[in-house]
Amino acid sequence: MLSHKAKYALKALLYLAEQDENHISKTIEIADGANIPKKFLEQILLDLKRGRFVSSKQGKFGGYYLIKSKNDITLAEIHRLFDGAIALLPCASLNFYEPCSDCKTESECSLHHGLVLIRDKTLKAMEGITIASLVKK
Amino acid sequence: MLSHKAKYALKALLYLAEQDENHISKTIEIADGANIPKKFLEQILLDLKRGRFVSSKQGKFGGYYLIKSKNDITLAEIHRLFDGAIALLPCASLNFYEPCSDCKTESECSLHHGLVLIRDKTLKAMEGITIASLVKK
DNA sequence: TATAAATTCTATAAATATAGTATAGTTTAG
DNA sequence: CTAAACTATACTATATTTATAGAATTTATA
Repeated sequence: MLSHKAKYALKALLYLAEQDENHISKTIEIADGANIPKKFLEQILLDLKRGRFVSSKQGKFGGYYLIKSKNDITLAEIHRLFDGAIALLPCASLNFYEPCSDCKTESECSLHHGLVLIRDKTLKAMEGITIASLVKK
Repeated sequence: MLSHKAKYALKALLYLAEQDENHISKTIEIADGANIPKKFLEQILLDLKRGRFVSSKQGKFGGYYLIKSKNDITLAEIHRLFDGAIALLPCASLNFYEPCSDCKTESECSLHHGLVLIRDKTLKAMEGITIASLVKK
């Protein structure tokens, strides 16, 4: 399941993607438009900035805008940024790999192989969902 | 990500599936064999019993055994029993459906459709992984 | 050029929920 | 009487979600 943070991040990106190019959206505008608690959204936007999905302009008339193409922002990336690994266990994860403490060896672990299969399929599906694919036409 | 509970449940089922038919395994035996904290495992086995995956015999010489075919126990079912919905948000879930409070209507929600796509794919993948498919030959 | 206003940015607190584990016992069957 | 499942609960730690308070930065304007 997605955390609220990840869900709100997606909705915020979607909001930004729907604006005219060169438009700068301030937080309160996004919060109202996408129905997100403003102060929570501030933190999320900063995370998105650190992840180089958006950039910001400070001061009066400042705000946020996309710096990554909406075709290149995938659900998989947002999931990883806010909710971490896509795999069902760390031992099956590409980006958040960790060995299980309760397995002797990975090849002996009967779960490992099945979980890698699942990871490959969900990853492929999640990489197919982009912000652009979600934007209402 | 799977909770430890779900992971341990899978390993316990796997252990049971590897035993001879008619063999009854006591908790401590499964705990040692699959490297699971015994008291935690007790709770998990009871959950599996309530879910009608295993049954038990009480008293001396008691223990647990599978009552569902290993071909019919899927990762999807275990996920649902211990970790709930497979979908990324409740509004996209079949078995744990709940509307989002922050969306006006579902059809207007730009996330909804994409998340249903993902759910269908991961569900299909998870239903393909059975205990039988995981058991070492 | 100084000041005020609008905004992002930072840090932290609080409330709630969840996860994981441990404790202590009751009940049942052999 | 003993070994096992079963029940209840309590504790600890962590994560999540949201809120609070203010610092820093930019721009407009007097």
